[in-house]
Amino acid sequence: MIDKRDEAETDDIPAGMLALDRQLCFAVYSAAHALNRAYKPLLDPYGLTYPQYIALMTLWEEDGRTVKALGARLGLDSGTLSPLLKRLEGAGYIRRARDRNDERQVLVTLTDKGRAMKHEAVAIRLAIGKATGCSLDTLQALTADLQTLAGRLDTGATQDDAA
Amino acid sequence: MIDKRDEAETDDIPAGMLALDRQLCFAVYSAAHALNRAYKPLLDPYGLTYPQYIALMTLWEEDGRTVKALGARLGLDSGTLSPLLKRLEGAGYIRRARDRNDERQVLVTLTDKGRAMKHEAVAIRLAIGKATGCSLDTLQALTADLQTLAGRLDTGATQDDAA
DNA sequence: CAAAATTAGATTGTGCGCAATATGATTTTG
DNA sequence: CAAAATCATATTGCGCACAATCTAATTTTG
Repeated sequence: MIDKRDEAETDDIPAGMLALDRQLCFAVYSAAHALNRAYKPLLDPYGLTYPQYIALMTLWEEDGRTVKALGARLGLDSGTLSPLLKRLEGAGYIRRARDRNDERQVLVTLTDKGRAMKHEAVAIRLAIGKATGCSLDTLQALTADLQTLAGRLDTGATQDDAA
Repeated sequence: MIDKRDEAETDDIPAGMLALDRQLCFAVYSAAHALNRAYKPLLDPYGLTYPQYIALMTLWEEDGRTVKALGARLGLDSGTLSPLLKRLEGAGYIRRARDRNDERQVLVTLTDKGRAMKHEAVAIRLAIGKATGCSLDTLQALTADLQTLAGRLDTGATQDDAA
């Protein structure tokens, strides 16, 4: 699927084949940082970081999840989530409590402040949408492509989608 | 550009409008993590991390850059690059030396080991390309869209590209 | 029911990412 | 040319991300 004409050249690899600009990894890497930077000034007034905001979004989607369920949705493990959730609790957006029926589990629930933040998110989404300078259709198409990519990478898929 | 019918509803925001799956931010966030995880087993044998590998790529593109030039290319500041470059130097991939003509600058140059790694990268690119299960055309189109997005976010552009 | 295996979270250590600050070198200005 | 401003990099502190490890609770097995 990838042209091997140049890539097999180990002594003199043409700049084009390894050029950073054509590399997906760098594009995703840069876009992730750019999004992070774009969100920062919008979230700072609320004392939220970008990952914390994303975690809140999963709770708006469905409240009362366990740490494990949140981690599965976000693709994060407890080493990342535990301290992040403690900070969200410290800031008053969520509460954490052991499940009475299974003390191994910790249930994460939104506070009033956490639910109220959902309404502020509307303005944030509009601001980001404007900053991208892209139409909603364009953004949704890009989002769909990225989801396909992430899904395949995480499941170790090897099938080709070439038209 | 973005449909406001539902978004203006602050008392009862439809799940669809804020749904995580439709959000670009989460898609980019997840794809970045997925790529990181996909590269990890390929880079571990070389003792390289994903950001270190990306930094090496910029040096294959053009060797002998200053820290500032690398930071501009990568979108990283010295707080991130300084320790990363020290680790790359410790691992033997690069050398760092003050510029004799302007002692404020540090020139970063590849070692033989750093240049040799460029050849190993060919196999890594092929493995990642296969893992995505996407054609080269698909990946290049996605890459181009992401570059447009990142560029607009970083320049604070507000123009609309809606067709 | 008791021992073993499994499960859910938390903790620790290393590295990335950024803001704020510090240090030292160069350039600009008076 | 000396003081001030600027510039390049390094350092510090905080938060995210993950692997490895630890603890405690539940479930499984004999």
